[in-house]
Amino acid sequence: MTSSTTQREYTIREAAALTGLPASTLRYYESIGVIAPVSRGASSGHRVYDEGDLDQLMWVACLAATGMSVGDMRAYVANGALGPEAALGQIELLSAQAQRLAAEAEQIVLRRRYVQIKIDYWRAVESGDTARADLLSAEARALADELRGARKPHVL
Amino acid sequence: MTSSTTQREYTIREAAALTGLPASTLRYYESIGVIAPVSRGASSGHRVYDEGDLDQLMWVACLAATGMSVGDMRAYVANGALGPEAALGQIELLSAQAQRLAAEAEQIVLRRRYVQIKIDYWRAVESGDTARADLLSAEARALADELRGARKPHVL
DNA sequence: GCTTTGACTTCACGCACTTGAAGTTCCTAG
DNA sequence: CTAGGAACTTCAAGTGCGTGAAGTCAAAGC
Repeated sequence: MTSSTTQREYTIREAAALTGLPASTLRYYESIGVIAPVSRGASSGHRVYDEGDLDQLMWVACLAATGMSVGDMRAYVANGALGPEAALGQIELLSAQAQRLAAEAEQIVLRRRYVQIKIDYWRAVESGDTARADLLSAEARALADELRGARKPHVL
Repeated sequence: MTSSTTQREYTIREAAALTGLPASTLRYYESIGVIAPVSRGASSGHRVYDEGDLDQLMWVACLAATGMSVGDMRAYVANGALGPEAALGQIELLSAQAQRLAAEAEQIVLRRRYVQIKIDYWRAVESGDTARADLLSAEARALADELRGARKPHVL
């Protein structure tokens, strides 16, 4: 992902703005080895991020956002640091992440259906339609089972 | 969500199985007031969950799974405990949750596109198609911006 | 009557950050 | 040239959300 055009450099504040992660988290990720050590300004000792660093951070942010542990992220990024000859490994890693995302997407579909049913239920209650309410109640229960069935590790 | 048929009761283990949450978490949620105090067996002091409790837990699990803080969950459930006359409030709460879920779904769509582009990128690298690789690299960068733009609070 | 099983409580720890303190360093402006 | 302030540094401690282990108690089976 590194084309050698316009190799701009960024301060930690800029990197934070660009990745959407707080600066503290950038430092934290570096400190625990989730990202490679960032080079420093010769005189200041301040971190200097290049495009490659930003790219790596963007990727890490994507992994983190799906609930991956920092330990796992470390492993992922370590592999990624091997360079272009690691293309196959990268593809594998990415495919796994794609699957994770697909599972999460499925979960969200179910949860959306669940709250929609709940909304319908309360509307039925409000309008005194107890028959419909009972029906929706049962439906919610059924969906709850499905929800439970397709759980992910993640935040829970 | 409480029809007065078959008012079964459940042990904490059963409740855990039914909601998909570990028993320890059930106790924890109760201890911090996310769910109302569960009634206890007269002799044993063991928690006895009824359908209403399970229902509440299912709902809490759904909220928790989308990254809601326990503090907010507490507020939500407190409102829910008011009974059927709170239908309107419940609908509002649920609508807010629906929106949260919609936002999350959108995020996931973007992230899936992102990893797909990354996969394509590495495939291009593998096959030596640097032109396509550069193109995909740029595409990933653009998508990264979009991802950043549509951030949610959540786990991050 | 003893032992196993399950639940009880409390406390301590773990993860992923986040925040605060105390100390440089860069920049801008008088 | 020097002063002030914003932004950076490190390190330590704190926070939010659970999770796990230790020790106790009560009902049920052999």
